[in-house]
Amino acid sequence: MSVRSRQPSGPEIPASEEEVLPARGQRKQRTRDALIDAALQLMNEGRSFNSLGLREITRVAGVVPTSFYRHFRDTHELGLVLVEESALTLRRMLREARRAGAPVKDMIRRSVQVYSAFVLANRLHFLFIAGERTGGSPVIRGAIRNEVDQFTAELTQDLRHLAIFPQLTPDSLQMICGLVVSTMLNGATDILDLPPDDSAQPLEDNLVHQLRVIFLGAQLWRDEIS
Amino acid sequence: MSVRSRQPSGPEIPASEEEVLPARGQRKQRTRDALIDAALQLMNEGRSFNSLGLREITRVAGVVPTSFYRHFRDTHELGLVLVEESALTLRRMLREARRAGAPVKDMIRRSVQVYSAFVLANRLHFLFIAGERTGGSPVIRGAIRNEVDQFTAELTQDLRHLAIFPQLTPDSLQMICGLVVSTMLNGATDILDLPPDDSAQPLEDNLVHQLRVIFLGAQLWRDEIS
DNA sequence: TCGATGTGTCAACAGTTGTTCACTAAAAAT
DNA sequence: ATTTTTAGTGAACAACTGTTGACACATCGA
Repeated sequence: MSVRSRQPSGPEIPASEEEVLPARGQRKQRTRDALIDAALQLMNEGRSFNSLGLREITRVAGVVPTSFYRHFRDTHELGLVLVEESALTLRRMLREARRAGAPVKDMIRRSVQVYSAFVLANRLHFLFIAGERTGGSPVIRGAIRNEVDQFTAELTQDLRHLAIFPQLTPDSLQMICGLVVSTMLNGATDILDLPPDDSAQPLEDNLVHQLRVIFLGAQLWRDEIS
Repeated sequence: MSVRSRQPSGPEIPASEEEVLPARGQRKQRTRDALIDAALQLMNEGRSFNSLGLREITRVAGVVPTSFYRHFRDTHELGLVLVEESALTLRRMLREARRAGAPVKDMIRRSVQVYSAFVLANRLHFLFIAGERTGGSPVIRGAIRNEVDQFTAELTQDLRHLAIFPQLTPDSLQMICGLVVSTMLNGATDILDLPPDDSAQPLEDNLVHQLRVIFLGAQLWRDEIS
């Protein structure tokens, strides 16, 4: 279904493609990708990761069930790989946002637009994160929580360097970023649930307003005794 | 496991117990409750609703698999009943909050304390709502979204009558209540994930701070042209 | 060129799944 | 008192599940 350019786990990072891998490594990587894609695709059809079966995944991947074990110990391990990979997408988003710089004017609206587009462009990963962040297997949920927390910390650092809220202590800024992140992930769920030919505009507007409220409050925030 | 006082679906509401039901109706209600409890209990052990099997549920309920069909067409229908029942818990919470009145002094902190206690006291229902609100079956997710939206609307009405934010239009108030509700449901996930003998205090503090930020922002909010 | 490595295949296993049908026995209706 | 209704049982079904072991055969290092 989707042609994916996956970064190799090996030490040498190829410039553009994975051609540097030995022929057998390519083949292995390819079916490994097929398995991962199959899981994501099944989730895209409304299933939760927990309910996916090993055979089901291999069937969609076009591989025999036993092949699965050449790549993962069990579906659980696949899930953790999926967490890792989705986390990379999150970081990629942050990196691109950083590169785009911070237009203070109408910054929230622009960010939400970029975010919305990014969510739709990386539908499967956000579907996985937003869907398995609550419910599902506790250990996968925990892994996602770790990644999201790390993402929040990075976002906090960025905002800190931008010095938008100079009066906030690091802890307060982190707490506010946590609120921002959870609000945006919530928004992702809504965006992904939209019927395919619906406009995301109303949801974006709502998200913009909510973030504006948060940022308004952040500007007024003073750390109190309790 | 848990003795549940379920409200009968019949027209005549008994004062205290369900003794008014015919003997057979009582028995039926009892195993129906056992099935519902079994599903909740399984979820309490870290499973997502989607992954529960019919036989699994009946096994925990102590009933033969075929008995399931006397009460629900399939597990899906059980899920919808679970949504309904959990929604009742949400409304019950709102009702009790209304009854307690609104102490403007330290109102947020008190509300969060009551909320946290309520979440822990109704663990299974909140586990279901917070867990299946994202991911899982689309139709169940949709049903939950409806109930949460309705809950948000009721909360909006309450805040409106309290006139805490007199300058806000109904739409803006609703949008802010949506932010509040999603933040609190997020908090529920965190609280429910706590190891059983951990204090919820840090999470409560964080939730209090986040809500304070939101309310600070809400006080400053002015509806703009765009 | 030859042996080693390892990805993918095939066949088979024991166990579980959802669903059906006919049946029992107790409560309700007559 | 007799008939009807019905919640729960038990056996059986085809289909599916995760996992195993042995095998084919392309790629690799020598």
